[in-house]
Amino acid sequence: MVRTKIEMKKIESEDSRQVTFSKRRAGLFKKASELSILCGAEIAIVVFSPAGKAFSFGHPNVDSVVDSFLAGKPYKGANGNQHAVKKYSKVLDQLTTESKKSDAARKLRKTSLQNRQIPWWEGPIENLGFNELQLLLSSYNRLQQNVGIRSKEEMYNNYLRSMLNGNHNV
Amino acid sequence: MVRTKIEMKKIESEDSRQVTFSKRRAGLFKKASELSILCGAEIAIVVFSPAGKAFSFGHPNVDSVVDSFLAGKPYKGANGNQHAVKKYSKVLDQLTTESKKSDAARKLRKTSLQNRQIPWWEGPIENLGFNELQLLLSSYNRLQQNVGIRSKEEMYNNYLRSMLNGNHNV
DNA sequence: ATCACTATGTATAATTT
DNA sequence: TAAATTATACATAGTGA
Repeated sequence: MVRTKIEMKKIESEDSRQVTFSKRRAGLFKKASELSILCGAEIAIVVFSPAGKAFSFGHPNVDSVVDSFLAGKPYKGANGNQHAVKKYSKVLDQLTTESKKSDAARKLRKTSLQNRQIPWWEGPIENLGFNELQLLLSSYNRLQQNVGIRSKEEMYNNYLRSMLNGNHNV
Repeated sequence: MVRTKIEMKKIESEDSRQVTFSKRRAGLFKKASELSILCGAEIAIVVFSPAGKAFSFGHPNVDSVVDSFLAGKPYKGANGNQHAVKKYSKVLDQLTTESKKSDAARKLRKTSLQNRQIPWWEGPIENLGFNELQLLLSSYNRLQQNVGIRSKEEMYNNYLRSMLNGNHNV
């Protein structure tokens, strides 16, 4: 039983690779747990096994990190959630009552493309076109479907609360 | 220089906590790197320091995991990206040409709430109401603003490509 | 897929530079 | 404030049940 130093390259044997993955994943999550406890840090980890199976870790759970973003505290940008929702509501109205792609918005995006200075998702949400909104939502759904199981539960609970309180602006 | 076994509770001294955080974060990321190399695993980590500063790790980078979702391979659900976009386009048309909250969709959601069997985000996107779309998009934006810098660059590149190819369905 | 074992490699707490 | 040191605690490779 002589433990040898292993080389840092992909393990060839599929069985060994799977065993090592299980062990080291557990170790990694333990380290993450300790880090969060000792330092009061929020942490979220998503790992895909060689077989493509997803594992996640979070302290106290994965969605606590996501919720920090959703609540906009303490890591939010200049605009809070309410503001973002209002802005989206506004642009959605514009896009759909006028046309699916307003000329103004398209012109702004074209300028952005030419200069390659300001990516469209960095600018005001009012400038977003229909395709961009589609891209954002579809990619968000993809993330939620595959990763944020507990995050979705949290969203559900928040949604339930808002419904029960009669607050439909979330 | 006698290393003592430390107790697993939050470090009181703010300075020590910050030092420990930096060291252990580095160690955690190294472990994650080894896991990904040895086992060929995709991994993404997001950590918030006690001071609220965000750190991220990914192999080969954070967005590689996100991109797996965006591309729908190999972890996608039954519906690909094209399909999701079409579905969203459809529901958006309905919502805005009829009303911001269709009675049919509201009734479906109410049933879901009563039974508490199928959360609204698990069901068909056609059933989503205006508030749900707002919630989804605002939370996605929050995530992108704070975490996915490289992911956004990838989105930008993909968007550029689709524009150059004249493909506006992304 | 675990679980246990244990020799050895590795991370890191306390301290110094 | 950050790097280097080093003794010890901890993780884990190989193996077997």
